[in-house]
Amino acid sequence: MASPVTPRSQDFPRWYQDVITQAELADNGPVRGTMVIRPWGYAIWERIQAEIDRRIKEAGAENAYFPLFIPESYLTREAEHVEGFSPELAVVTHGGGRQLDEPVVVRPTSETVINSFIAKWVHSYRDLPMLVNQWANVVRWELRPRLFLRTSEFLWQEGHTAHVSEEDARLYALRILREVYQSTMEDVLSVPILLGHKTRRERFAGAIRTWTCEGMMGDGKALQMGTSHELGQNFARAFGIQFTSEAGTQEYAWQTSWGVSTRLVGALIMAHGDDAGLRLPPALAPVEVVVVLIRDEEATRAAAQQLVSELAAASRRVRLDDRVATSFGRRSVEWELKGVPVRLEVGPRDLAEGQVTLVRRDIQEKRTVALAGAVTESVAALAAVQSGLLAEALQAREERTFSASGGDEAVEAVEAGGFALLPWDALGEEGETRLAGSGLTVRCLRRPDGTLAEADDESGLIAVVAKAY
RNA sequence: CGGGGAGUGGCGCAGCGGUAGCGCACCUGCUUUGGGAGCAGGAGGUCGGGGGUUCGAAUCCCCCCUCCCCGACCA
Repeated sequence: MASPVTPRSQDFPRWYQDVITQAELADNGPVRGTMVIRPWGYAIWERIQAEIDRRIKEAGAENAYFPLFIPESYLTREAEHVEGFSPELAVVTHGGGRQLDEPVVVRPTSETVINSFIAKWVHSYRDLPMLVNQWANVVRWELRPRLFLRTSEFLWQEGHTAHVSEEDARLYALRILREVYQSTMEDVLSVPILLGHKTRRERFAGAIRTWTCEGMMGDGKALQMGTSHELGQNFARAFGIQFTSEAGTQEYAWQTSWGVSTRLVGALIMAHGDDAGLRLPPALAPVEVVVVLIRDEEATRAAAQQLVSELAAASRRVRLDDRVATSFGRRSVEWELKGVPVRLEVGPRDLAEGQVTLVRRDIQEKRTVALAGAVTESVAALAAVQSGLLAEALQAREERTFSASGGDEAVEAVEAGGFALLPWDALGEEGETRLAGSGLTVRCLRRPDGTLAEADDESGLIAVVAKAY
């Protein structure tokens, strides 16, 4: 039987599509660029969401909900913001069977509406910081959609905050970057990321600075997995977010906004997937352990059910696969495609020896373990998969990261996929433009030691250059 | 939005003027079950949509739509 997915090394985009189909993650929607997220894919998203949401709340922000429709006039209030988003707006011109007096825009992001309300709610420095987050769908009309990576409609979280000082705003943007985003991506998704700030060219429309989390995918391309922006006072001025300071003066607030989307599911697929399909870190797996009943006999069924209840009692997400009408081989392949981290196979042959077979999805290691110790072994294997995936991704990134002295060298180094590190001082914005001609972008700027720069014009910064999704 | 390719049962494809077929999946039965099971039977298609040419169109012509690949914009 041929493999259900195209080998990853043969055709990465095709492989990506195959995994999404075979693992039943998503389908294309009926309108170009739209996506149907299937139950298995949505369950993964729900787990990502839960992890992000918990951290956002720990960082002090509260959830709220703002409308999908935005008056077109709001968008135009901040010059760079409109300019940045105009090409991808979906605009509603008719409603209730009549042409609307003012067209409404389907939100591409909610800075404008949310800030118009923050302006209403903030009066005094005592009202600050104001920390608001919303979980929502947004629409950015896409000409070249890819499931999870670029769709015209996607799901995300967008945080919007207002602070008394530039420093407070900056610290909060960085706190979200590290304590919410980096933490979730590395500890939960098991995807190592590079933190840095974007160049002017790659900055969010309307921001004074954009911080980013950049991950490397299995083909060596970069994926922007999350961003946190310092908005300065741009939106505060546009929407009149003013407050009375401690000294009694009227001041404009300093703001941030930050978001991650269903793109993270795409990151997960591309960072960890292999020729057998998806590989899920246990923290996100809708099913952590699947107990496969090989043959339905009294003893095997009793043992399998016992394992299921013990794993459930140990708070593991577990499922019994007793579809014995379907061949064992098929069922194994299905769970591998779906990325379930640990599989316990219960059959009469092992059971006669008081054993079951434990399979780790990440390294496809198969070994027999004592029935009595199977739960403990499974829990240990889950921990090993969680950290193993991160270590593997980190090693892959290191193997594909090269130092370069100039643009040409970078192009050469990154041709087959990977990150090139080169001095930003030497490259500069003209160099960045030239790289764009070769399909390369500066993913982020960072200090040689990997820490985050204080200022854009700090000397000695390193540009991370790569092809990107 | 430019350049290239393709739309035929759920999926992958063949057929390229004479009235639609194959593989996989699906349904039923029996035999199977330790890595995508076997046999037998069965169901499923206004051939992307519209218009034209023709005695006759999946097949030829025109228009539209969608999808995939490559380039400019993006979470």
